[in-house]
Amino acid sequence: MSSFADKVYALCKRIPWGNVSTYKDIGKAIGSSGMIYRAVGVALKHNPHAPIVPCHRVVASDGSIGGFHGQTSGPFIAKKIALLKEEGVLVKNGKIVDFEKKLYRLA
DNA sequence: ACCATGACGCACA
DNA sequence: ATGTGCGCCATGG
Repeated sequence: MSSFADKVYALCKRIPWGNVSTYKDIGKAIGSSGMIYRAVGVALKHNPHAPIVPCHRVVASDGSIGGFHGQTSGPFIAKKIALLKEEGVLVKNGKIVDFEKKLYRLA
């Protein structure tokens, strides 16, 4: 995989159980320009390691779920929400409850 | 090598 | 508080 995407996946796996992270923080953790969260989204969208990489723990900076399985909404998103719920991360109206609290800062 | 797209983020109206 | 527009990076055709 491209170095960039590889780092993204590594960081995703590095997110602790019950915690979540944002594309922005991941980008910062990588150490690039800082506005690379765009590429981060693309990388996760490609997500070649679907179940191996806990991409469902990655959410938008405002606490929105963002997307899953290449879709911004749909049954897959519901599945993602359910997964997070099982990890103790409740999602209300598409937004994570106590988002800042459960947010894991890698950078 | 160039153009177009995207699971985002922030500024502005 | 809500809606719309623009900008950034990396990847794919």
